[in-house]
Amino acid sequence: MTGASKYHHGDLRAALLREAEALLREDGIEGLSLRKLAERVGVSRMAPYHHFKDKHELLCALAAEGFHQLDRIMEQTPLTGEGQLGPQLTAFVRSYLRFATHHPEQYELMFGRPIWKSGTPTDELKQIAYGTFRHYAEKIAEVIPEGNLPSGSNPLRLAQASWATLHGLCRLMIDGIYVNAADMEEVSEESVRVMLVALGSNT
Amino acid sequence: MTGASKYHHGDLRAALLREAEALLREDGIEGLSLRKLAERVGVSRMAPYHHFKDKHELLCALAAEGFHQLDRIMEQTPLTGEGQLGPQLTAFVRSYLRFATHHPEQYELMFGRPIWKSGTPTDELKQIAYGTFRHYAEKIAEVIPEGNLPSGSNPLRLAQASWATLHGLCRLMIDGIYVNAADMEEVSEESVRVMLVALGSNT
DNA sequence: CAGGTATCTTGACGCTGTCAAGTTTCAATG
DNA sequence: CATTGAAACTTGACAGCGTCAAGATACCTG
Repeated sequence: MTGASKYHHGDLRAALLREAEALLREDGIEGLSLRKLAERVGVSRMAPYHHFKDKHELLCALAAEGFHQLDRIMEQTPLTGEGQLGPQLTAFVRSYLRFATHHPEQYELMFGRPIWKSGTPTDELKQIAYGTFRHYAEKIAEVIPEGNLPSGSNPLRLAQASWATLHGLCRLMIDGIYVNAADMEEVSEESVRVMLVALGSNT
Repeated sequence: MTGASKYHHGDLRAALLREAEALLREDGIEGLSLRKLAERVGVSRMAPYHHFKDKHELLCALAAEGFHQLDRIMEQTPLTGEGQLGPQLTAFVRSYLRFATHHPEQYELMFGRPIWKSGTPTDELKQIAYGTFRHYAEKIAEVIPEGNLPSGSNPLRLAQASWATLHGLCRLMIDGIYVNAADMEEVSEESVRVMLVALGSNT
């Protein structure tokens, strides 16, 4: 049954998510409308509602996929603390920033207010997002020299603070406030320097 | 002529901006529609178009006002480097974060993608925004101990990097990703610690 | 084969931003 | 003071949006 019987799509949910991602890339988060999406998939405007309660729910599913990708990227970027920490951290930051700059609309969706504040995030989304941050925190904890933190500081706080820096860099870039790419390279290098000093590392 | 002749509003532009700010606070950035705004001011739906070319232009004007406020707040928060730098920097960060958390919708508007990336920002907005950052950079430069920066680093980069941290903290809070306020207090304290270490300060 | 259920469709409503064209008031000039 | 041109404001209309309600179709299970 690969052919013509089109009334039942077969796997509409997956098709919707796939096409929504493409549409997001092309037209941005503002241009992603359910009607356009439905037409693109070749289905009537209300069909998506049988697979997602809301537009909001579809966006959550899309964001969840984004976190999955980000998670995988972080997983593939070693941050062991063995050898030179500096180059490792530089590479890690670079790959995080690259994800954001290569998929700006997706990054904005993942961390945007519409999903987290206004609408309530899906349980699935919350779980994968928290998981992603947890993985990040674990990676950071690994490279913290033992007993080297000043009083009042701790690995979790350091992870949160450094993530805020990463996230801030990404937002300033993809929102179009920091424009020059070469400058951004230097700014992120500066951020890495600061983090290294804070970690008490001299490599 | 304080009375009844209502055809010409008198100062519609100012009234629109005032009411738009209120509407932004109440209904959020999504809920701010020109039609609602017009009705609220007591004017027909197309009237605002004689004072702003676009919805986008009105948003830019609104954002510009926000930068003005932020600028004033930063101006009022001393960061001289004399005396104890730690408490000063803590107070500065706290007041920046307070601005963002007390006016989340406005902060989002000021730094949001719709204004900077999608639509082209107004010249007026660009000028005030760049000015605000310049003031920030000057404040940071003042507290950098001379000759204390490692090679490759410089005051501008440090200002940009630290601003990214501040901005990242704000976004994570107002977008509803970091939720717990008490935690955030500790995270921002951690960020201040990191900045202080990077500044080579021991106060 | 019967019936229920999952899936998909069309119609309709109220909301949005904004183009076009008409109306009213103000300000300046003869 | 009268006239006229510009500025301010209004109403009508259109295409797009998310989604409620109700009807149509295909599949699956008894």
